[in-house]
Amino acid sequence: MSRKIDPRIKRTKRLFKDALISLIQENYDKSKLTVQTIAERAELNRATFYLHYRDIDDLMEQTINEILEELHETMKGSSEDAHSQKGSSRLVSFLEHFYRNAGLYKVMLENKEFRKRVFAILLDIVTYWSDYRKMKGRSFNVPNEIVAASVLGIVSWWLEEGTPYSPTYLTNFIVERFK
Amino acid sequence: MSRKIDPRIKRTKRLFKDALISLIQENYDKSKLTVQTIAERAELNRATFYLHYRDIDDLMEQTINEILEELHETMKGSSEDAHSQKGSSRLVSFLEHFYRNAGLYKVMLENKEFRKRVFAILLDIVTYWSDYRKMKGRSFNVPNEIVAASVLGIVSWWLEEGTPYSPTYLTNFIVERFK
DNA sequence: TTGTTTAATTGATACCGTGTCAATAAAATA
DNA sequence: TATTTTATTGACACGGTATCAATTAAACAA
Repeated sequence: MSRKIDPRIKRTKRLFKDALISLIQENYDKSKLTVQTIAERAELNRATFYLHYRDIDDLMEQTINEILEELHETMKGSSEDAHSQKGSSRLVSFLEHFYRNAGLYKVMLENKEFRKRVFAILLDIVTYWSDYRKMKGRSFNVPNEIVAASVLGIVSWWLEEGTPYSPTYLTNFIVERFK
Repeated sequence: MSRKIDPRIKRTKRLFKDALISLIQENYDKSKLTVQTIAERAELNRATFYLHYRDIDDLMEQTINEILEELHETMKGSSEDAHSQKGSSRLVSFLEHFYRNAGLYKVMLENKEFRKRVFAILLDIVTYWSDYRKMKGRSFNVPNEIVAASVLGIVSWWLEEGTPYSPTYLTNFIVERFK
C-alpha cells in the first residue's frame, strides 16, 4: 500500500495530458489523432501510453475531468466575492474562464460528454440565478433547462466566432434576453 | 456526353447513404464507423465505395447535403401557407421536420459542418422573424446571431432529451423569451 | 548507500482498416 | 447484339492498434 504516488507516474500522465491539450489547441484533426502522435508530442514511448490509458477516449475522459475541476475551482471563488449578490455573477466568472481558455474549450465542446458536463454546470448557475429572481418576484417563464441549453448554445457560438464580445458584455446580452 | 445518370450509380449511392443513415440512427460509435461496416450494411463491395467517395467524410458531406435539401423543401412550403404572417411560423415547420427525424438529427448535430449549416438556416429564420417584429416596432435587443445560437442550443437539448415538448409548445417557449 | 521495487523503453508480434489495382463479371445503352 | 460502363473479386503495401518479454532507468526503504 503505497501512500505517495510515484513521481514518474505523475510526470508521465501530465506529459500525456499536456500533449493531448496542445494537439487539440492546434486544431489537429480529431479523426486523425493517433496514440503515436500523442506519444511523440509527449516525448514518451508509445507503449508507455498503454500503461496508463486504455485508449485515446480514456485519456480524453481523464483530461476532461482535470479541466472541469479547474473550472469548478474558479467558480467556487466567485460565489464568495462581492458580486455574488447579483444572480448573474457566477455566469461572468464562468465566461471569463472560458475566455481565458477559448482555444481549448472551443474544441472540447465538440465532445458530447464534455458538453453534458458543462450543461450541468450551466444548469446549476441558471438555477441559482432563477432562485435569486424568484426571491425578487421576477421568475423566468421557461424551465431552467431551456435557459441553460440556450446559454450553452450562445457560449458555443461565441467560442466558434473567436469570442467577439467580452465576458461581461456577453453576459449583458444573455441577461437581456431574460428580462 | 451521357444525358441520363446510370441507374446503377443512383442505386449504389442511395444504398451507401441509407447504410450510413441507418448506422448513425442506431447510434453506432462514430469513431468506430468503418468503410467495411458501411459496405456490409449496404450489401455492396468495399471497393465500390471508393468508386464514388473519397472517404467516409466525403460520404457524410454528400449525405448532409441531401438531408438539408429535404429540410429546405419542407421550409419552402411553410412560408406560403396561412401561418406565414406570423414571424415564428417558419420556426414551427423547422421544428416539425426535426421532430419527425429526431433520431437522425440528434446524431447529425454532433457534426460540426452540419451544425454550421443548420445555424445558417436558423439565422435566416430569425432574421425573417426579426424583420417582422421590426415592422411592428418590437425589435430584438440582441444580435440575430445570438438569438439563432440560442435557438440552436435549445433544439440540440430538445433532441438530446428525446423531444419532451411538441414543436408548437417548444416554439412558445422560444417565443416567450423574446416578448 | 545498497538492494529491492516499480516504471519506462525497446523491439517484436498479430491483427485490422485503408486505399489502390488489374482482371473479370454483370448490367445498361444505343 | 455489340459496346460501354459499373460492380465484384482477390491481392497488395501501408500504417495504426494493442500486447508482450526482456532490458534499462528511476524511486524508495532500510
